[in-house]
Amino acid sequence: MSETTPTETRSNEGRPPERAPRKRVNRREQILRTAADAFAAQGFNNTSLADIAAMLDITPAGVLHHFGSKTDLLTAVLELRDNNDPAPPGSGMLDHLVTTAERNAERPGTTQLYAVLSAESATAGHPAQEWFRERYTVLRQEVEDAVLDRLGPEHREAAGTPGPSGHSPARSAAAAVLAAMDGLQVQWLLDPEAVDMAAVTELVIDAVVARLSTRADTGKSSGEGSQEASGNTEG
Amino acid sequence: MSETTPTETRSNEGRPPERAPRKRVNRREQILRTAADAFAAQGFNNTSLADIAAMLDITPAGVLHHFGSKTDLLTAVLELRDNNDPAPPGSGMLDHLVTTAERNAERPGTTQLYAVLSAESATAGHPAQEWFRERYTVLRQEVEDAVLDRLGPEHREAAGTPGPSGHSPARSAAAAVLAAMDGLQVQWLLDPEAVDMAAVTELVIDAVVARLSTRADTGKSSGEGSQEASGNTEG
DNA sequence: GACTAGTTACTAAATGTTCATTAAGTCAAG
DNA sequence: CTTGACTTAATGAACATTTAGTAACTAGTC
Repeated sequence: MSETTPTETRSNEGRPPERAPRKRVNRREQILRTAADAFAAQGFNNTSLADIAAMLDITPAGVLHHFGSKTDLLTAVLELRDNNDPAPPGSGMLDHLVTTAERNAERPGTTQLYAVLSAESATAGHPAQEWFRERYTVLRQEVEDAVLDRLGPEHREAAGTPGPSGHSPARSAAAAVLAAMDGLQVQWLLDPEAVDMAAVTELVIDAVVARLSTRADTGKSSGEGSQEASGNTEG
Repeated sequence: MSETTPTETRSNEGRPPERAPRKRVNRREQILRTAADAFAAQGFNNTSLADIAAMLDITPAGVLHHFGSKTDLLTAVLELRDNNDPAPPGSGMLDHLVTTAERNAERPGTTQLYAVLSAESATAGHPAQEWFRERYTVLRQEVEDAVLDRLGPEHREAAGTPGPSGHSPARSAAAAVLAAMDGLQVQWLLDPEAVDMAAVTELVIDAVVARLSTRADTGKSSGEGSQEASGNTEG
């Protein structure tokens, strides 16, 4: 894991600058991990290069030597994590999601990284905006496929057919599952005792899949009639 | 600087000695609304008092005259919105949630405010952290009650009884619904075409409630045994 | 194995912002 | 004369980024 810094640190003050010994290991990766931790703990906007540099016992300029700018560093962090956790195709992915939630509960850092960054990315001109948009597009597709895969062939067609809302039930289910996972992360970060991410994730998946089995036709049905839903899909 | 220098409107340089006319309306509210918009569009950390002040054609110090600090302004914004949207008690709340999602789709500003701020609040030392923690605690309870209310009396007891995960199915359902709504907001903000917030919210509510009717016993049952969660966490 | 040149990984020291906040004053209205 | 709603100006801090080094290692050449 983190078998770093064999001898030297320059955390010692006062002394004439003592140079860290050259390591063969990719310093880049070390910085990336550190930056990920920092962004996770404080968000992107609220993390300074000085924060990250301090954790590494170097100067901000030292960080920028490896990554041209703070924004570059962010995108590198995101890409690193991306290729880290391959999802199995097919309906196995749904189980994988539960496992992921379980694992997330043991890795507050990574969890926070995505929870915080994804929402932050929805602000104007955020450097990670495009990255997250793309990510969700891909994930929705994958989860949709997984949902369809889990459904029996008899429901598959109906679940894959766009309803009045413009999206297929399977796609809505995919959005729902991903949304729930993200939202749970925020609740859990704020109050870890209050929610069991894995259990609730499983509940949502099971519930939504079951719903598609019984009522695969549902796109957006107004049920109890208590509200006046202006079923307008907006122009 | 002659004594009579009657300086300025804000937006325009120089000329007409035109102080903003004294209005009776609460300037506080005006500032609050503006600040809400700004926080929504850019997040809290990324919004400066100068940004807000500029939108009002005053100086940053002018804003601080009404609110002692930026943090005070944030909490005031949150409290304003809080007392804005009363939820009906009982199972009617579930319909209210769908209606809220519908309304949110027409108010990107408010939606963004909460989506961005709630996630941002999960970072270390954020001023709104306690506020959101409290908010979720209250909302979970309210939605839990609403879910129990919607269930028939025969399922109510089982759904209200804590399972192996430590939380009752109804509470898990509540967390799920709220989480889904939050997560949907992020997806929607990033890509409005991609998700129908109201439709998916309704799907989740219906699915989860139905699930509790058929299997109110489920807390977190290993059940199908389809996944092996052990071992290997490394990719 | 020493000499040199290139590369890597930094540092120190600006630079120019942007920011929240404070202090003290102005001006109009009640 | 007091109060409310501001303003100008200053302060000090935090920041990302640039520039110009410098130390250590690497490789090639004699």
